[in-house]
Amino acid sequence: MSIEPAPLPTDPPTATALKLFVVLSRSQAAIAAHAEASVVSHGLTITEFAILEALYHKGPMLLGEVQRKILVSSGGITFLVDKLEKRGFVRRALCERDRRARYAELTPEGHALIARIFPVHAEAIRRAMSGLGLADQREAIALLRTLGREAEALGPAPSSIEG
Amino acid sequence: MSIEPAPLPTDPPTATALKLFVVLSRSQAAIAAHAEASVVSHGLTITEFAILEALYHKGPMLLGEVQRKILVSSGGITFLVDKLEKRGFVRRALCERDRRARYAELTPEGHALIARIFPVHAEAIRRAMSGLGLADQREAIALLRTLGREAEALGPAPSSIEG
DNA sequence: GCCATATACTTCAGTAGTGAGATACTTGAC
DNA sequence: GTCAAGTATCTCACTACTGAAGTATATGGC
Repeated sequence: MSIEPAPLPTDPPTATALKLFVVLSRSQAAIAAHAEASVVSHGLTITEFAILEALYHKGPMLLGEVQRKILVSSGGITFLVDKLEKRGFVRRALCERDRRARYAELTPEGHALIARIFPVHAEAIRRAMSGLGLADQREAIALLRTLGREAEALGPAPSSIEG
Repeated sequence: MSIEPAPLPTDPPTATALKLFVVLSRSQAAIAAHAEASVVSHGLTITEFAILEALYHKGPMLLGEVQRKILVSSGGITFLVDKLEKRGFVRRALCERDRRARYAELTPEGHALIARIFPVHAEAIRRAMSGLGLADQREAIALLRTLGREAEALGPAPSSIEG
């Protein structure tokens, strides 16, 4: 006597949200795979690349600022900047206003590296997105911006533990 | 003498694709954070949950089928099914047609667990997506479906190594 | 000034994977 | 039947983190 597969929810709000979750996750994974391929071939992980890219486009940043921008843990940002520092792409600098804090900034070697590979990366992203025309991409940006902003603003789901 | 921050690309196809990449990644991360919170409180990782959910809605599946569905490596699916098997939520079963292959299927305990937590998870997703109305969600599904399908179909980017 | 609390970063043990190679079996050509 | 090539799973060394606790400094109330 085997257990029957359960049907998926059919009420429209839940069914639609679940479908959106699936296509959002899969499309993000598919695009990220292209982005990653364009970067690992240069000996960087996608997260290391994200740090170099942030410093390249914003200039020196406090470690905490970088951490929030690339969405890693506090331990993660120390670990990642250590790795990039050992390879000579990034260095730490003191912050005069707050002696707890440290800036991360590109070395000339790091700047040269990211200046060389960023255009390749940008082209890989453009190509990965080419399934959608420019107008559709703008439409998607508007929808996802709203979706993301509201999801980030939403507190944790009301739990059954708290009455 | 410091290095100036570099400007972002401004040609519309590249600039738009990069923006879309950012909002796609951030919105996916924001939604996934809600999905994950609804699942870790039950002692499962999101990937373990995905396996139980797949078996719950599709019935027994070959390990390779589950692997492709949840997008993990070959080593990953063995590791994950091992963990779920040790906790008594899943068991392996022989495949009569192909003696290399193994089915994964829910135990009664696993079925009871996923039947209990899936509705909570579905509700968390519905809530996380509530920044968008139903019509906008459908629009987003259509756009992301196209985007993901085309990105998956795209081969690796032409490398500078191959002429 | 002194203290409690908050913040910025680091350390470190642990976790959830990846990916290459190994094993076992299947399939089709001959 | 036999073999080569292909496929399904497993093993294992390795990696990229996470998150909690620790250290150093900052900030505001008194």
